[in-house]
Amino acid sequence: MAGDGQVAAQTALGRGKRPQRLTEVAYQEVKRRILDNEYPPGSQILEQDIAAELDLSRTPVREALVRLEQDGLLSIVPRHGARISALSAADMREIYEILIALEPTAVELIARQRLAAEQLQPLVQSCDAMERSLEGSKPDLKAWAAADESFHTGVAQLCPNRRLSAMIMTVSDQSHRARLFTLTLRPLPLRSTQEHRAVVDAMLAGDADRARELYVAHRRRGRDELMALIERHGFQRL
Amino acid sequence: MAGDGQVAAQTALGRGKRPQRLTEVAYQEVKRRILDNEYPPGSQILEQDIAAELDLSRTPVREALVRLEQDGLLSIVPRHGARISALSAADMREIYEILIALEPTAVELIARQRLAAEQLQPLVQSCDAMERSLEGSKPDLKAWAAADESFHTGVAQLCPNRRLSAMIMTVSDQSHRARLFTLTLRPLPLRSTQEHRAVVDAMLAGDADRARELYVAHRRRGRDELMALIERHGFQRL
DNA sequence: GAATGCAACAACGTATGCATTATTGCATTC
DNA sequence: GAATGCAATAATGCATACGTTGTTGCATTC
Repeated sequence: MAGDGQVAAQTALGRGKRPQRLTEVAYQEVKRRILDNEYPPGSQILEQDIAAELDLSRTPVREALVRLEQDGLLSIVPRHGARISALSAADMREIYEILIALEPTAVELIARQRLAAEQLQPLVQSCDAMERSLEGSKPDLKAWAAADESFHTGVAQLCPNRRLSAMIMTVSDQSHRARLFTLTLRPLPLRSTQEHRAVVDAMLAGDADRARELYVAHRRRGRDELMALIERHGFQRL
Repeated sequence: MAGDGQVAAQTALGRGKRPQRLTEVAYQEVKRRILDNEYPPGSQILEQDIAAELDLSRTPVREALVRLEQDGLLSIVPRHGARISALSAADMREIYEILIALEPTAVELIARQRLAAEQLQPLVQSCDAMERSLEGSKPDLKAWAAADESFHTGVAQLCPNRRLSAMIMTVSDQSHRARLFTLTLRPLPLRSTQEHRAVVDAMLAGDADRARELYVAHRRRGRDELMALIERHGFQRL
């Protein structure tokens, strides 16, 4: 083995996970590359290449690929390497259906806990950030997307059901790229911002049922908007 | 390496999967052992032992363990081997919450398809089997459990959202052992049987909303019954 | 000129070897 | 007698070697 693999290890460190095991380093790094679109959908990646780039052997890379396959981010074709998942419109619909089932449950569970306002701060701050990003003459879509993502991550993290949190994060990751692609195509997400705020208000008021309903409606609308965009622009794979 | 590994390969074959890769053999077999309680909850399993028993090397066993960890059936503790997951009452509650979110969505999707009656036959037959198992003087709980499981498997299989199907199956497997344990402790599942039938009737009638509601109610009642049993009997880990 | 077959190559699936690390047991000391 | 430290053992995490399989390209034949 030549070199030291520092670059890869540091990159993984940067994402806040403990990179004790090289398997973990490979997992975090390959996952990042997929989500950041460095490995475009439909492309094939060879475990040998990844191993060489990250300066480690094929073994931890293989393990990482197995995990990523179960995350739905790629599929391992037995003698043909790993193919990065390319999502069709139908795939996006499937993913949204699942999120519509899972996330409102998480929101309901959080609301039922009747947390103190300060504990809901992460969500409030995300809403604030969304609103700020759209103020002024030049809306900052990138900032809005970051705030939106932090909101949904916050929901998963506050959710007391850890299994549910993990599933939500996994499914969200699958739709990550599609959200990025459509971000600039959709109308200004003013309504979406309002809807997030309304959900938080219901949570603050401890109205779990209302929070759930609002969130279901929010996700349904988001899905319809996204599906319309995908069909209008004729995206086949993203 | 001695022997030929025929036993393990045949066992995996028997469960209807293609055992092309040894990784797949190891995965199916270890999973079976966990679900059949041959590896009791909380126990530790050593990859070397499994490799020796299945007559293959540690490599495919490792991959299988990684997959099983993501399935939630065990957890790999870095230098301590794999520990079979032991579910607490809180874990069972988490799992039921997720199933209550996912399965009713599947039922709704199936009902919306307005399938011909013959395509819903698997579910009808499961209901028939449940009813038959409770007729007569000596109810056959084992047969009932098998029919119940086939019903829920049928729901997952008929569901047009493949991702959703897979998630339901994975989560169901996690609660498999707990269901077995409590089977003989719960009252005769007459009501549960009726509820299944009602769901199928709603699906046959194409009433998706009603099917969903009935199913949510069914699962909620099942959860409450199970949780009460667990608490009454003071199960700590299952 | 096109198609088929063979050969070389490349990638994967699996096995095994090596070094690190954690645990356990025994001995020694307080 | 108990506690601590060291050593031996065992199991993991990772690297690498090997055999199998699928692919690609060239040559030969129809």
